[in-house]
Amino acid sequence: MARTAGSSGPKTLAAIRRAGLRLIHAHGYEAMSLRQLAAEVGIQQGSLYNHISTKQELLFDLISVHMHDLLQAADAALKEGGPPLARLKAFVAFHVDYHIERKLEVMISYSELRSLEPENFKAVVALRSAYERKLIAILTDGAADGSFALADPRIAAFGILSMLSGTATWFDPRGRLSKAAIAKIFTDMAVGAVTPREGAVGLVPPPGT
Amino acid sequence: MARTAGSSGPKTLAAIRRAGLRLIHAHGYEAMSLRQLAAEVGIQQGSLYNHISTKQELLFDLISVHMHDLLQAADAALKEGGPPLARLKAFVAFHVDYHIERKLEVMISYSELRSLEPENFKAVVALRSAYERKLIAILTDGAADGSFALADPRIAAFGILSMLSGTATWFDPRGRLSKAAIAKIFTDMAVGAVTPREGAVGLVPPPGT
Amino acid sequence: MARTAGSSGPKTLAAIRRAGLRLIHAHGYEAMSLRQLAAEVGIQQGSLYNHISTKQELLFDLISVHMHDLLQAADAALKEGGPPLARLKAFVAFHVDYHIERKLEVMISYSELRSLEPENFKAVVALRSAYERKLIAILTDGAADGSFALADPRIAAFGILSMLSGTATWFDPRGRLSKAAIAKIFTDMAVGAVTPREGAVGLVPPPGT
Amino acid sequence: MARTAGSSGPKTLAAIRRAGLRLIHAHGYEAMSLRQLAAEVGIQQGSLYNHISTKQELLFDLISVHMHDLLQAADAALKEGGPPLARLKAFVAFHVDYHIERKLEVMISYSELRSLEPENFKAVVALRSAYERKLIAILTDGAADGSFALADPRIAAFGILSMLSGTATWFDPRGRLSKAAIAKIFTDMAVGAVTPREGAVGLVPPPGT
DNA sequence: CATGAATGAGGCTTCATTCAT
DNA sequence: GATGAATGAAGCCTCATTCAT
Repeated sequence: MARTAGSSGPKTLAAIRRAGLRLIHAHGYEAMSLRQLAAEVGIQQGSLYNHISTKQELLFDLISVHMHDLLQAADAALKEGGPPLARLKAFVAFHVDYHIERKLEVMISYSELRSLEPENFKAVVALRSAYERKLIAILTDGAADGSFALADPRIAAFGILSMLSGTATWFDPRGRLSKAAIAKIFTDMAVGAVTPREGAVGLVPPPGT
Repeated sequence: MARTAGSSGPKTLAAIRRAGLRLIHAHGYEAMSLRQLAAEVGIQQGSLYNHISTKQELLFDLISVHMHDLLQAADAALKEGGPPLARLKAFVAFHVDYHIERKLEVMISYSELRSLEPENFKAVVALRSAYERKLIAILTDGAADGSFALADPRIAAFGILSMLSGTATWFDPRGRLSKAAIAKIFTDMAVGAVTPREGAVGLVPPPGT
Repeated sequence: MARTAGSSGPKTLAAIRRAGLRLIHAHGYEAMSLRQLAAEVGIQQGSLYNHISTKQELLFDLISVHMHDLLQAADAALKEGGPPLARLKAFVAFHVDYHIERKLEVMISYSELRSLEPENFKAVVALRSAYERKLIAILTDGAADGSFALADPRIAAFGILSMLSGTATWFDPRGRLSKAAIAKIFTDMAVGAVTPREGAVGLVPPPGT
Repeated sequence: MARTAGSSGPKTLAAIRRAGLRLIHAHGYEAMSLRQLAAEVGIQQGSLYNHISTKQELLFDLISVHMHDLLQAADAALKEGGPPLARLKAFVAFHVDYHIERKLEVMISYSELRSLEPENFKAVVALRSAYERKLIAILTDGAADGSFALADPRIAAFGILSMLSGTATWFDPRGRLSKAAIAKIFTDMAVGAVTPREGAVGLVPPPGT
């Protein structure tokens, strides 16, 4: 993908990626035609192939670049050690922020997974799992030290990730609530969801309650 | 493939819907060809049109029948009155159960919304909103009577729905955890996410602050 | 085609012929589908085949019945002998009248000739030629006895027939001019077109040259 | 078939138009398939769409180009002023010549009008009317100055046009009569059809009757 | 007689991709 | 690097016709 030849080259590639992102998000990978894409970029259909090698490769590129960015940004934003509760809060804040800022990449990475060819699919799922493991680790640590009350850290992680990721779908920057407000709400909800409640031994109410 | 020999009339339509559901889930609406569909049903491509009028109409039918079923099942499962906490638990149990039982319908109803033509899209979104309002109402009632501590019932509802709906994606009936176990976990998480914690200032300032 | 079995049979066949006439005129033979035809008649597509054997056969039936009617009506309306001028006038009057009265049959008989299969085509063209010969005979007789001045009776006949037949295309029963008025106009024009003019050297050398 | 090897761009379009003309004339617009058309041109079916946008558009293009050509050629061939009789003769000569030379375009322009979509239909009919008005004007002028005896210039024009246009149907360049001979015959017939005859009371009652 | 469902061919059009210029 | 034209496969859908019920 990375062609660094002529002058307008890189600019054109960037335009293709930008337009591709928009169109895949708007219509879906299968429904986006390279005709549309070329038109949006302002070049002829055949010229696309001076910058990309395949429609599938463009999709994979968009998604995997995003996944790498996500992992890298997470690494930068989240310290490894520290108390699980603080790490959970940081994770939620980071995740919500990223999912709102990179809405398009995030959405196509969820919805177009099935359009990836097997090999590409596997690669992306591996990256996604690596990301999920970050939250699983936090929850596991918290369960171990009693910060959290969890029946199953993996399932809890899936639940929280699903909850948070929904923002990419419905968040409206011109809406009633700011990104920070959403992050606050979800931080509280996530914490509440995994925190042991007073008088309760774990998530299962003690007999006789 | 799965030749349903001798099938005729309503049986053929049922077979088409079943195969369509499977294929749309597996490959996506755009990526599913009517060739595949006909082959899976065991008829000629053109014969499909004795039962459906359009590929789009098949999608809309599958989704909207599901949405109506969902609303109806929810109405049957959930009593209107009663304490918000109990209603929330019932809702979660219902939602998780339905989303696991009707996995395919549920998944295409989320992922293929964008493939619906505008009019169909609007109709489905309206049904979905009606369903969402059920949870929003529970949360709003609970916020009003102090059962829940919520900054925003709508956002909380979206968060919980996202969390629960994820099950359709990853639940594996042959997996480690039973449907009931998942329901239990998510009930606790959902309740924890919206329940005021002792000593906490709550998400909304307590009355009189 | 002639099925004379059950009770509603003949009525249904008549309805099919009527609807077929209308639809072929409106959309053309190729563009008319048997779906449309069945719908217009109010039966199912398959039921058509209880009355007709083939789409092509319906077309041929409509056209050839019309051609036979035309020839028969012409025979009835036109006496064999008599002065050519009077016979020409009678022919024009008859032709215009018939072409206005049986507009639809007339039009599809011209425009759908090319949709007839070779054998059917030949049969219809033979009937058409028989009709044309009637006018050619009148003109030839008139040329022989000096009533008409013609370079070529055949070409003159084609010209006159074309002129007259146009009425089927543009005549509007609710229009400014009545059928009789049109017939009068065309009679005069046709007569003028073939009558020797005084002082003129005529199209054919005058007798005795 | 008629492989125009190495043809590209404008040449291919020209080949498509030529083949389309031939095939539409031979089988009718509806009956001509783009498979046939592509085969005749010597390209793949899909390649047609590098040159035309739609089957309908090809038809409209063929017809409307012809209509514009017709109008332009008429303007070039016919002087505006002068005695009506001379103008009528010039018109007939021009019309017959054009209809024989451009037989195919002329024929599809008559027979495929009904295959045009409403908008295209209207546009073509407007052009046709403009052409018809040229003859109507000649006849009207001649009726005014007494050169012609006409009950109705419009109807007379329709009659004459129909008569002349028939040539496109039956004229055979290898036949007995030359194009010039046909033109001569029809000129005389047309003139005879509209010229007042001596001793005749004319088509319009003389003043004072 | 009528029906409804099936067939198999074929309709127009769009697709991603290639390649000589 | 870009273009325009080509490819060949495949897209959804409609067609006339058949036939068991």
